[in-house]
Amino acid sequence: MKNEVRKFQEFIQQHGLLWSTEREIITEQVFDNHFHFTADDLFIQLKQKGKNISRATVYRTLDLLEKSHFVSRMQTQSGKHLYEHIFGHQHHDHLICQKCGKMIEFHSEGIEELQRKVSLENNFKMTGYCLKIYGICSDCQKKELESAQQSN
Amino acid sequence: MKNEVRKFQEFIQQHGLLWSTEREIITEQVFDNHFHFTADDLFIQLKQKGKNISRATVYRTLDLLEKSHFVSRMQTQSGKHLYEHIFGHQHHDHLICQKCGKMIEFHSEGIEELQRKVSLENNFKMTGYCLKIYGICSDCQKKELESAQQSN
DNA sequence: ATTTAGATTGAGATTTGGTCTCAATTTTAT
DNA sequence: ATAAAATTGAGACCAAATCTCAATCTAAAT
Repeated sequence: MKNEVRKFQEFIQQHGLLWSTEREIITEQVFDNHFHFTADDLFIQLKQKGKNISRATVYRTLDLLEKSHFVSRMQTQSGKHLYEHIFGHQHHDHLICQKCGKMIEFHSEGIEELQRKVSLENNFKMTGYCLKIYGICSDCQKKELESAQQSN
Repeated sequence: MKNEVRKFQEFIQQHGLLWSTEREIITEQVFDNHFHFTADDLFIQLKQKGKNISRATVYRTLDLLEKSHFVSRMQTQSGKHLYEHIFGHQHHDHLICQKCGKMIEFHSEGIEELQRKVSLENNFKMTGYCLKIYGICSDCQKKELESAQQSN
């Protein structure tokens, strides 16, 4: 069993919940995904491996993983949920390209510092945050330029 | 007609679209809401005023208002869309209480500055961003404290 | 090894937020 | 007034996610 999975098992048991084979299989699969995935991606991956675990259980387990901060949940522009595991990763934010949908990860200690400052000023006990910067990635900027030249 | 509504009318007409009474009624109502609202909130408000405008038209008009930057759209943690008009408001971000759902607005020029820096470093043409800080607001912190004392 | 209480699961129905269709209506330019 | 094009409304439709509840599983106590 992966170390991350064992940690989640500990979390589950420490909270008076039960450790089921389904939870183990789902969690293993979550930590095999090294980028963003949807609940349904995971459901299908499991099905392809011959693990017939119901959608409901996948959603329920992802909820638990999110509450216990083993995965983070974010939203696409179209409102769908994306998950990614955060174990071992430092917290990061995203630049999101509005043309191609690409996500570029970044981390800025300065921004985090200012967030803590704002929270303090508002007497607010910060537990987490979500920052997304929208725009056009460098590849798509190039493409725009090329197609503009072509049409001349 | 409110000034904001007239501006939106100009936008519509400058883009070869038609100015309908429905668009006028919906836009007036949008600018009567001085806080976050859902598309359905708006639909019901209109219905209560005896304006029977279809849900589809409300959604369509909100899309136009968002594309033209008269309203901003954000997502709740549960994935629902919230709107607010931004005419005259400076861009702002939110502290969101995970207990009571309250949203506290703030603005930090320092954070915006750092975002521009990150975008530049990544050769990314920034068009917008979304920052939400999650945590517990001061009211709910107080309540937590009180109930902890009671149980002793 | 059994028993048992309570947690978990699965299949499919249901809910929800939002979009689509297309005939009827409205707007604007002529 | 007329015509071309945009807009609307009612309700069908869609996908993501949640709920239901009987059957099953887990873990602790015997």
